[in-house]
Amino acid sequence: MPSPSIYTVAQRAGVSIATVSRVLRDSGPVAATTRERVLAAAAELSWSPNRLAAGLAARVHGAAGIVFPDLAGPYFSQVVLGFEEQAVADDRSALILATHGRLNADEMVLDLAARVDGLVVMDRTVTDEVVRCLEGRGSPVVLLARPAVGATPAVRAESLDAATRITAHLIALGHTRLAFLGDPEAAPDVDDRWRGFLVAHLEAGLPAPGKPVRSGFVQDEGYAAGTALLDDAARPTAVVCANDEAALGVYAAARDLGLRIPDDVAVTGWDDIPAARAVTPPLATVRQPMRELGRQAGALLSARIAGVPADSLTLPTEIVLRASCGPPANSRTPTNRIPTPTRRLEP
Amino acid sequence: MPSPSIYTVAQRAGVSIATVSRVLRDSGPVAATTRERVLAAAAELSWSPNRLAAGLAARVHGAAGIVFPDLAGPYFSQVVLGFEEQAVADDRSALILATHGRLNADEMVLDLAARVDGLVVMDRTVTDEVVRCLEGRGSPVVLLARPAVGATPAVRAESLDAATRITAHLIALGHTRLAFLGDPEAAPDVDDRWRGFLVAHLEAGLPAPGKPVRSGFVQDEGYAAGTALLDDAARPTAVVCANDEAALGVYAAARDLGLRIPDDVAVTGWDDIPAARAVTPPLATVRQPMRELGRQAGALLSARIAGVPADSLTLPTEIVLRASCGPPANSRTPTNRIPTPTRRLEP
DNA sequence: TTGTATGCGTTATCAC
DNA sequence: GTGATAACGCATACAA
Repeated sequence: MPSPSIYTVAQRAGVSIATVSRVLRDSGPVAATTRERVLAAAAELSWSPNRLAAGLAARVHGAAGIVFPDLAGPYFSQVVLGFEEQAVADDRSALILATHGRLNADEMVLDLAARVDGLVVMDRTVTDEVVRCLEGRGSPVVLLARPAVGATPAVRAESLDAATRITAHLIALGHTRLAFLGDPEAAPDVDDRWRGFLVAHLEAGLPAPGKPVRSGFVQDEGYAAGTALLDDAARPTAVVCANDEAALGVYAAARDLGLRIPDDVAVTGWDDIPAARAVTPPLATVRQPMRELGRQAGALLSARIAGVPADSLTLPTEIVLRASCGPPANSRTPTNRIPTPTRRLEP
Repeated sequence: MPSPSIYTVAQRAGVSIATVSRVLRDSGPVAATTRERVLAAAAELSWSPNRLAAGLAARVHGAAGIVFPDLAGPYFSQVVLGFEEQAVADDRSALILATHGRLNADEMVLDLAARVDGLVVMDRTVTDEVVRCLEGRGSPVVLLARPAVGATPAVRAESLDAATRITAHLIALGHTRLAFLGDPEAAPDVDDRWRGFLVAHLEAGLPAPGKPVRSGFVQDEGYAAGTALLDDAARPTAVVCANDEAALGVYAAARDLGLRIPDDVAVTGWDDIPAARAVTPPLATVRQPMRELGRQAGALLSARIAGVPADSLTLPTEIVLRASCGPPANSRTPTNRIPTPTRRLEP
């Protein structure tokens, strides 16, 4: 029993396929009674138009894709969820592709591009060259958490300044031996955070800090890097982590080494994931609008698909001071409030 | 400049479109030299076959979809990532749809079904009726974290027995006033966990516990429910949470109430997310193979798409005892090891 | 080994 | 209002 087609429905309703198409897409005038007959026939056959055929004829996929590395965890899910949300709002399906650092990522992305009306590309999943290639083939692209490429716009969250400020805060608290935990080469955003870390040292007249302590984004890597970093008499008194999950790894490392946070070592993260508020002491961090990043990227993509040129966008971030960056503050009587309006303190 | 078609390439290579199709899909014999010419022409035009047209002709979408509620957090991302991984391995694109509890979820899922070769449906995103409807329309479905429906198979992680055992462990530790935090009506899995909680009480000869303390899956909800539950002189001495994130909310609630874990209240979670090991004390929980769930569901779906009938599948879970369920164990000298081989202790 | 011709299920442009 | 009919871009029996 082959699935019904527009012909089956037309025949059953006693009209032509053109009429069936009209009522379903309600393009063009149709008599009320005719409409009823068609709708009834379609319902009886439980028919819905074949998207492949419809797309082919209309030259539209009705779908958008997003490409990301391998990020599990809150950042990934929030960004993708935001993207999905926007796609659905724009009446498009959402396709996802995790490159995992697979060698044939370029190929996979190119393939994906052939089945969507446009796509969002995160981080360094593919080279600038591929981005240009995609645009050249007529696939609108929006970059996410990565610098713009030519006329291809980017959506990002501010990183450099926030990193400078949160580092400056630690320095103002008296820290002089600070470490940066994360891999600047892993993602453009991390590179910005690392640079902000450096800028704060410069502005404070402190000697340049050592190289970053390489770590990936997941907790286990943060644990390993944190252990290596802290299991040393000459350990830093403050650790600025590239993201919250790595910071939680440092929490575990500190605990296993018998070190207290923030007394023995201050720690800050990035993202403000829910767990940052659950741990003790609560984790100071920089909040970035993860879901909104995905949503905005999706919106920009929709604009580009519609032929509207779109400009790059940088969303604001927010420093969230909590007890982990010390000095130890009782949650009921916070002492580390900072007056700067863009900063914020939570209990 | 309209994008090139198979005709453009054929013309440029001096062959027919049939030959072009043959080399690209390498179906049928093609002379080596001819192949080269075609490949060259395709490259020069940077052409790739239109998926819509190809799919229409081949009656295949080359895509699979997954439908889930709204779950952010590790569980969601891992399951979806596992699904995506399997889809890619089977040479299919992955479409996602979050229903968010939107009222028109049925409609959205039906629409999604029209653009994939089959789909995975999680939890109670749609009714059994819709599942039957999908199958009726020829869309293979695989259920995830939800009971099978007729011939539609389900992939699940064992919940009932694990819940019974982890509750029994708490009871064996001397607890008699236990609470279950979570909403059994929110998801089939939670219902199983709640029932296991009850079974353990029965088996231990303890009086039936009170109603579950309703809470969603996110930390904030766990915090609210936990606060209401613990801010009471008659509070329970142990809380079995439906998932880790809610449990972390309980951690925060306990801290804000000045209660210590596990001394004042023991806490267990579910999933074994990374943060469970980062918090102090480490969170006892039940590990379920989240990524594998998505992967297996994807694999079963592929089988069904290929016409192979597939049976339901229940993946094993693993109890992970950590200090949060007490008695207080120093991480260096664990005292709560349990000899049962299926159980496991981590430092 | 290669080319021809038909079908895939819609959309959309015309006439009527 | 409605109905032919030509794209849409490709896959594939069938011929050659």
